[in-house]
Amino acid sequence: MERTHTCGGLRESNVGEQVVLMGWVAKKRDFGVFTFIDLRDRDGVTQVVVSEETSPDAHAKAKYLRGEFVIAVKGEVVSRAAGTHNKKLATGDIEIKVSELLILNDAKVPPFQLEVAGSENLADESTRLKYRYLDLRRPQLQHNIRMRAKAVAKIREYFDNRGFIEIETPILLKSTPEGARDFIVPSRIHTGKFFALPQSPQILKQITMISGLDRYYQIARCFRDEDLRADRQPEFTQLDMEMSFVNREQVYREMEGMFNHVLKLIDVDLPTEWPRLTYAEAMRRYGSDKPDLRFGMELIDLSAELKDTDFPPFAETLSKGGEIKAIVVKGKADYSRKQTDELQEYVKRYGAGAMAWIKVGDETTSSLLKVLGEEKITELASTAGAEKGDAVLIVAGRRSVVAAALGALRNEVARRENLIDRSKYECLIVTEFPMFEHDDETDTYVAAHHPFTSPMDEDLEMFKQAIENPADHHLLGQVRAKAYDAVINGYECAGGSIRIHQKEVQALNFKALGMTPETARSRFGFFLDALEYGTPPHGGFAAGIERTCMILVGTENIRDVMAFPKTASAQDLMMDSPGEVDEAQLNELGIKVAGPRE
RNA sequence: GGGGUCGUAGUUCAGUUGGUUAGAACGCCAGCCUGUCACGUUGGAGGUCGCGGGUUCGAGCCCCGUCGGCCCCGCCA
Repeated sequence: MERTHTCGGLRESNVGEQVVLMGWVAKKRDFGVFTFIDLRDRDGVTQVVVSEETSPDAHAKAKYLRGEFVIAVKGEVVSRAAGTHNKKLATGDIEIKVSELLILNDAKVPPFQLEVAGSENLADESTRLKYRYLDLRRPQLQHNIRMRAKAVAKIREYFDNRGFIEIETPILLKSTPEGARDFIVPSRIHTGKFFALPQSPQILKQITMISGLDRYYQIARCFRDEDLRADRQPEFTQLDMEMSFVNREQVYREMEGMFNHVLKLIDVDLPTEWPRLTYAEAMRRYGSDKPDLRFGMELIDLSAELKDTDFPPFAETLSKGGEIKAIVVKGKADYSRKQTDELQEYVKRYGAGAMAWIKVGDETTSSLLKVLGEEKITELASTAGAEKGDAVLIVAGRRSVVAAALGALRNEVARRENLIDRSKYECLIVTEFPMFEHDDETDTYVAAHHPFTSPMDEDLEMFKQAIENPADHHLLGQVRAKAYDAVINGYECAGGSIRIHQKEVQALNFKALGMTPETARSRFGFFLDALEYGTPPHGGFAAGIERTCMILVGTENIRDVMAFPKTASAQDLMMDSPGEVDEAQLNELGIKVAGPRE
């Protein structure tokens, strides 16, 4: 028996055809003398009818069927009787009148129900992860996995058409202490030495430019041994690309082009040229370098208004160069004490000491009423642009804290108050990221993007000055980079930069990062050598495949777009990894486990 | 490393102030049923209340510890 159709495709126009379907028993409805079976495969569900009268053999077998049994049915496509059409099924106008039924395989009772009315009541995720192969049978996950395949195909199509060459780079690389923690792999042949898995193919893709390949791309698996999040897994996939002889705008064009091509999969038309926002402006207006532009609620600076205040927390903040900023929540003057308390708790996670509020109701009330007085409160509300009925939420503190706290609060309030239009797709490119971030713990500057990022031409003099004069070292914090991110709906979907192609600038950069020439050489010597043999100007970007797919299928969880994801504690519950290895394997590698085993 | 939250039948959940035999729905098992599609109907099985300890005459419920899922902070060049 050969399958002739899948379970999603048969329609009224197929009536009269003899067909063979194969799939899983999704549901059985037994009426004694005949039985309905909902037969499911990756394309959909088709109802098949087995009648005792017309096919006694098949009917006898149908008695034994249970959920998830694998069967083949042969029969005629028939139109359903009037009044028995099922509008919920794409195939609901027809059914299969079965003449032959084969049980291809039986199945144990699944540990959880695959189909639950209303997708909200899914079984516990750890159970579903242990039986991932069953969870993956759910139509939603089938759809997500197929959407991911389509997205990757679109990406390949885009870059192939644009003259890019797909190049695979090694998975076994050399560890560099920069950036994220490496996953390391012991070498058997070189006992005591280790490979590292790529955090990204960064240096190698730059070397393909030095090699004259001109336009590179790769669907690259990346590995980072850091803690997980709803949108972060220890291994993930990037679209990685690099091009020679280009400026930033040329790279933006490819980012826009690629995403616009991919988003067509869900009939979304993004603008040919995306809005641009500098990092500084994004932080100022949204408190985030990846603002969600599907709603407004921009941050408003109240510092000037409060410059003469004697309220100690505010006065102290301002005297230390901090800021006092606010967001206005439309129509929420009726926030209860409990709600503002909750929002205050939320904001404290980001280091804010407190959150003040003003409610412009019939009367204007405020947590600051006693300390600032009614007049000042009214003035502040008006400066913030609050109208009657609105709430103003205020945070004071260091610039970075205010941005983090209010940026997160802006998203949280939008989520709570349903301010986000799920049918909208808002994209932008954030430009001119800082070159360096200050590490408060060690009082050093670290690369904000990666150590091969080119500074802005305008800032090159300041960069040199900061390094040559120790007194001007702090200027490093002001140096901007030719680095950029692509942001869709508040997700950082891609990031990249124009790279340094002159060895002098590269040396300067290593120095800024506190690396001696010797250290730099021991870590990146091969790359520094390569830079000296005629490196073209080049740049590129890397896009997160999973984050892009999350947008395509409308989920907030990365596990929904990966076939075999890991838990928040970085385990695979299905294969139970990571696992122990034999003593013999360790001996062969010359490895002894020093710490206590779990 | 830190914080929050959840953990009761195969699954989703309820379980009062600490009180006799821990419930419901779905699923599962057995029967009946000629048009269902959340089929209906009759009957039945199914529990280490995550685990360990403590308080108490008595703990699913209170306390301490621990394990696991999820979310967040730190971390993620």
